[in-house]
Amino acid sequence: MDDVVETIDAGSGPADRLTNEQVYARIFDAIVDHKLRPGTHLKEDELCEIFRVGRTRIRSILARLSANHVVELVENRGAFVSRPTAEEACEVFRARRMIEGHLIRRVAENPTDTLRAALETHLAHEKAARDIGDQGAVIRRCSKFHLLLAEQAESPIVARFLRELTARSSLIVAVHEARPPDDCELDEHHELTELVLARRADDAVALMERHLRGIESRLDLASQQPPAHDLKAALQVTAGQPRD
Amino acid sequence: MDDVVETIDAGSGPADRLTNEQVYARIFDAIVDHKLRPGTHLKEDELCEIFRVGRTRIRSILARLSANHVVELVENRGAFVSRPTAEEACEVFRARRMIEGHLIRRVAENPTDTLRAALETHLAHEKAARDIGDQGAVIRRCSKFHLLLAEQAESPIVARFLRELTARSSLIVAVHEARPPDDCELDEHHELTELVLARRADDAVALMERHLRGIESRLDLASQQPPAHDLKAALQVTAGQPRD
DNA sequence: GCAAGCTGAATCGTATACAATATTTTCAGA
DNA sequence: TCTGAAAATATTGTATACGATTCAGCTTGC
Repeated sequence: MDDVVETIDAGSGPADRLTNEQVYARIFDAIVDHKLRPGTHLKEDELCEIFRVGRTRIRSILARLSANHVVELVENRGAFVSRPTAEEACEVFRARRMIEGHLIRRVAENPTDTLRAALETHLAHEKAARDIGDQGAVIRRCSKFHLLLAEQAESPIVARFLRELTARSSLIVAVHEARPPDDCELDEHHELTELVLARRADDAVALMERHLRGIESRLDLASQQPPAHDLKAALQVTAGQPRD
Repeated sequence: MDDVVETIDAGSGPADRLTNEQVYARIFDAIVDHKLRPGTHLKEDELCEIFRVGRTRIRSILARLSANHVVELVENRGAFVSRPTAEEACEVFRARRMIEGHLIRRVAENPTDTLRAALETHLAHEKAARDIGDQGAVIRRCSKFHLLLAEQAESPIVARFLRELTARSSLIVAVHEARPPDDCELDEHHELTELVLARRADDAVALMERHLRGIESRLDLASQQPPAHDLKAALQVTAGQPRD
């Protein structure tokens, strides 16, 4: 087996230890950005070397990732990036339609100025990522649009549920995506924004439903794609767009 | 400080070790049943003695409980049974109204025979617990009614979200309840069942909304009640109704 | 009498060592 | 060459030890 541990670098400075939160975020992002493919075995020792932390802390972080369903813990085997099944995929999108339908109605019925500002800033970021061609950033930003609505609805609990669902959606896309999104779909975040700001709640709800079904319809729930194995490369800091 | 560890017994046999799952369930139930009051400090060493397990395992279990928001982890201080604030209480019930409204509509639009059987069995259990006067069992069963709908809707993910929300609701009631439920409210699970089985979806949704608002209206979100300290007593196996 | 600081006990955070389990390799026999 | 068992290796599960932090009670100075 070739050495998987070499691109780590653990941040920037040599001696500055990362917090658990930072390590968690690094792994989480790598998974959501498709740098760590579903099914990848996250070996504890390897992660220890990469982040220069003890196994105790890594285990606690992996447990948290597992609680959020982005990794699966298998007894005596270890942690693996989750490989959502077709049934899970349906469930995730069904839950999203319910939650996001409610959320977008809430914000559309009473759009605030901060909402407008947040959405416009976000759309600019989304466009920037797409122009640059940073695929990881694009994926992250698109999820972020949906999370933004949850945050603006001032529902932290629901926002947390949705954060899990969007992360799982990203895994679902990684495993089952059959074809890339077309230009029409890419524009739907703009349309949603306009409907929300125009207080056209019913239309916004309907478009959100179509938007989510559109993503789902691009999946081929029969096929799956194989995992990759290079932890170190996946967990490097991306030089592209900054995280939000 | 008096000795808090003595009623443990750790199950039945002396030498049979409990699984993590069992320990988790024991603590979770004790919290939801109001045997461990909100704010109670769950000291690791104490739990170790009670369940005869190492601190490593206890810490992992406490982390899971924290992920489900029934305990709060405070750095260098330890784990405490969550003490929901008034804002959290509002959020929890708002989320419940959304989720449970959808769920009850789903089951009411297509009630199955297994649903009918499950609901009727459940109502009998609920009544039995109330007749016996086992307060812990009553609380657990009432939550279970709501979870039943989620399970019957075949939405495991949403069911898990709701499991967290009902557990938190139990804590909210423990902290903020101003007066006990009246007979009318106690009967609403029956009425909900009838509406669902009669396929009167709109009425069922409306009653569910009223039911949840009724629970919320019995709260006094200003006052709070002090925690208790007797871990060992709280974590004993209840001799009453069996768990489901 | 009371606030500030100090000291010791209690408690938590992490690393490390060892045991248990899983995986891979080796090698004999057909 | 293939198959199966057994040894060797790799990986995870848990306990324990030690350092760091917090808390309670006490002392000291005002």
